[in-house]
Amino acid sequence: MARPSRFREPDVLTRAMLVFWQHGFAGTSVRHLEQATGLTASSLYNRFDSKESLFASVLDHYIVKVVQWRIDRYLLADDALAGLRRFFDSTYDYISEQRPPMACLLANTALEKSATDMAVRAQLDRGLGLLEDAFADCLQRAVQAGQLRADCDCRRWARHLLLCLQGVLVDSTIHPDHARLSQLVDGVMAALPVNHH
Amino acid sequence: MARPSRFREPDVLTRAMLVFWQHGFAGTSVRHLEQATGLTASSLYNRFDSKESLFASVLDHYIVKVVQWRIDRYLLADDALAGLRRFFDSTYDYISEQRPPMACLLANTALEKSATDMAVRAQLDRGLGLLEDAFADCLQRAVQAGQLRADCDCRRWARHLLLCLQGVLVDSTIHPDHARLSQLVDGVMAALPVNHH
DNA sequence: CCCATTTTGTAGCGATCGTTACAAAATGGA
DNA sequence: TCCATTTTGTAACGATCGCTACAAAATGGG
Repeated sequence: MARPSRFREPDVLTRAMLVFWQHGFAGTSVRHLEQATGLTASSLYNRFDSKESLFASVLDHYIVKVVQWRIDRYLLADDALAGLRRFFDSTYDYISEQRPPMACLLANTALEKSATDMAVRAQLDRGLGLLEDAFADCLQRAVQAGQLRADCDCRRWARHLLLCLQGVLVDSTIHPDHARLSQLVDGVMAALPVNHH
Repeated sequence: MARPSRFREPDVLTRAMLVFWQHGFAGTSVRHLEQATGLTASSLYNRFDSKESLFASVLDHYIVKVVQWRIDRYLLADDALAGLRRFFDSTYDYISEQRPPMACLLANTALEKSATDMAVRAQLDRGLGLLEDAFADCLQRAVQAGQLRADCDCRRWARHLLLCLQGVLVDSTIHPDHARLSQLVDGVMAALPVNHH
């Protein structure tokens, strides 16, 4: 066998993730990644091949540890509409409680890299696809529970919610104002085709 | 008097704007700005003090030449709702006809820099404030024309439209698909409180 | 106990980063 | 025409960029 590694890969990815999340791909240096992970450049390049491919691994890590985690935490609640509302509320809380506030690695990367990097775009498409599907499932459960009208087009509304979520991510970095964001989420939720018996 | 400058400042700002727009602040080098503007670093640093302050000038330039131009072009049309619709449609067209597609310098900068740079955030706030006000005025004219219900809260709906616009900007970089975006804009427009006589 | 294998730390590679010093070039006023 | 003033082109500054060569360190199998 070989010399054992001093670090567990998920921990390295989590720490690198926070750096890329805060500073972006171009704004993150390998020196900065060394400091954040505690690994030397040698070890980083030994396990990952380049800054680019480390970033790709970090994107996958983010999709599992943040996106999927938040889906499981909020969008699978018994009360589907209440879970959806809490998902949006927690998005702002999640952003604003960080110093400095950090929006979403997928949205950041979309505007920084997805126009030119097709591999990155495919990863973002996959991550946001998970969200769109989770929104659609959540809305479908709300329909079955009688919260939404039976003729609700869940797929289209899921895409609309994804659109609004991405809007919230941009807006919350410019206007870190809970009251404003809460009012915006009110508007998003009120637009859904709720069932008036 | 002194030696005359070989270039007009608005032209320099427009060319620098396109570079920052496409590659972001961190992803743009001064060498790249030299090539795009035709000026040497000496001349750039003579007229602007630093890359940072050139970027600030570029942001102001963008607000006038792109944001305000698009407001005047679409949101002041006689048919307010039709103008609003065309504003959203043209947003996608505007993005997708560029190679590579470029979303919006304000949104890009919001996710790259506004969390940590308060001066930049203030500029973004100003630019998006222009848009929010223009949306509100447009909606108000739609109310007066009987297109929207008289009890429409134009300020809140303006903020909602701004939210959706920012969502469109992110989504269009990941899904450069006209049909998908058009359907999303359908949903945004349909949510408005239209007047059913 | 030595070997094959992998990770680690050190040190530094060539390239590029943002920025600047300096002098020649180009103007209008005196 | 000479001067004061500003822009221009050339050249390069120290710092940092992504990345790597190399050998010492640390393991399990033989």
